[in-house]
Amino acid sequence: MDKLKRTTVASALRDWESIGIGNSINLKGWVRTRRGNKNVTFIALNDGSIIHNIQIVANPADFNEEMFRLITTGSCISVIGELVESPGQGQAVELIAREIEVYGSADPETYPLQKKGHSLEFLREIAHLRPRTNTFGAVLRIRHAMSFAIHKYFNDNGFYYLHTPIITGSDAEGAGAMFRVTTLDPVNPPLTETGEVDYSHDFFGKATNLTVSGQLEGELGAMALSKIYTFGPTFRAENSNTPRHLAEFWMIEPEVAFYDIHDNMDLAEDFLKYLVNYALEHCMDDLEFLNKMYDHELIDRLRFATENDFKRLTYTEAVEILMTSGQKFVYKVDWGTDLQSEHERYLVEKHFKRPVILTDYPSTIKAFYMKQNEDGKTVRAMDVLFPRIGEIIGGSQREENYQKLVNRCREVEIPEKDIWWYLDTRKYGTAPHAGFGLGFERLILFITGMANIRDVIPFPRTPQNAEF
RNA sequence: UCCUUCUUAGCUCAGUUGGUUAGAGCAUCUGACUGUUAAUCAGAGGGUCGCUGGUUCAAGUCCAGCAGAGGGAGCCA
Repeated sequence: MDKLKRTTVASALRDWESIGIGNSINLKGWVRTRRGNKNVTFIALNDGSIIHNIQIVANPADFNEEMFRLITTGSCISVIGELVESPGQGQAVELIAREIEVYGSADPETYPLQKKGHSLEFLREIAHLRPRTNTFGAVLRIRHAMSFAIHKYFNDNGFYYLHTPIITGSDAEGAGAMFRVTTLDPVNPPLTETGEVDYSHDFFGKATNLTVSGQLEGELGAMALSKIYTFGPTFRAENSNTPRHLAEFWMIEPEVAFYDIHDNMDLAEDFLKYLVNYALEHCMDDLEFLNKMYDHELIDRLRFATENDFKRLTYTEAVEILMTSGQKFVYKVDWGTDLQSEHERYLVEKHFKRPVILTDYPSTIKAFYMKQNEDGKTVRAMDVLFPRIGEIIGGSQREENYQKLVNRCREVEIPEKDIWWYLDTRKYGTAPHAGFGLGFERLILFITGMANIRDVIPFPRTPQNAEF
């Protein structure tokens, strides 16, 4: 074939005027559909650079018959031809094929992706091929754009990206069951005198796990660099089977020195609105597809979220609203117990009809490190609740007083020797500070309108499922 | 982990009060058509009804166990 640099489909469709009608280009991609007759064949080609296909027009008589038969749904081809204005409806330009090379055929009898739509459940079973669908192409491009926007937002606002460890030796993070990391022989591990596994012989000389949060280490960074964020994988060994939980997910955790709970809420709201705006500005093709195929209110909902203030109120105020709402709940509303999903949904979807930030929860239902209020009963926690997905952000102002923090550790039986390094930040040059955790996949759920978190990550990890 | 619904062709689903040889649309294959847009039209092939056991003259259909999936709940991001 001629030596021509590859042009992406995105470029051909967007920049065809500067490429020039009548000029030859080389497109490479995967065949979505093929139709036509003896005299003319139309091939819809997609290379993932954009949601749209480009139409390749070929005269079968001009090509080797054996080769031409291999151009079926799913096959991968390289086409050199002339970019022309399309006489047909539905596209501005198309490519008149002069040379075609088949990189890889795809047996139509066994290739699982068809021209017709598939259920999301079926696509989960073929996660190795689903990136080739319009839906997952759109989701994955949006996922990329959101990753980029997160780094851009923090960089533009003076935050430093802190790489907190994936493997941790601390059991004290308090965010649920963890995955053990070990190089010991599972069949015949070294034992202590009392018959327990002796992790002093393990790789790190102690028991280690995959991280459930980078927050504690993030605070160490904030106590030096002032404004930091983490963005990395997080692991929870909880047996959660819901459309909102993964065993392996990505989390963003900003942590800022000298911020109080109000600064923290301002940051969370500004950050989320920035991300939604970024998607509206940079991913409209993909959003329009998702809006059309899955969720007709998606774009309206995204616009609404950027244009309206989040409603801020305390846990105590929320409990009062719920108790006087007249609404029947399966679970009773009661000051001192955590709100159920149905309560949160009522507040967000029925009562306020907008994102809600709840603060000042009872200390008994929140983590040990949250700043204790004067009332002795509540802590400066904040949860950002979104329609359809519930808690998208959980955060707090942190307890910066050494003695109060140590006392709290003792109450909830966290051994000080395990987190001496964390307590040290309160001993030496302590400062008020605050931060939060944003579940990346939950953000992508909101942005894409997808209903199941397994459909917004390329290869989901859930109980009983680590295929691919 | 609990509650609940589901599992029939490659995919999405029908299948009546249990009754002969298991149905459709799409996909695939063959043919027709000189510009299609998830092309259209005609024809063909394609099934161990999730698995195991039970009830019955007879089970896709009823019962039990197991496996997998969906939805809801809990844990949370």
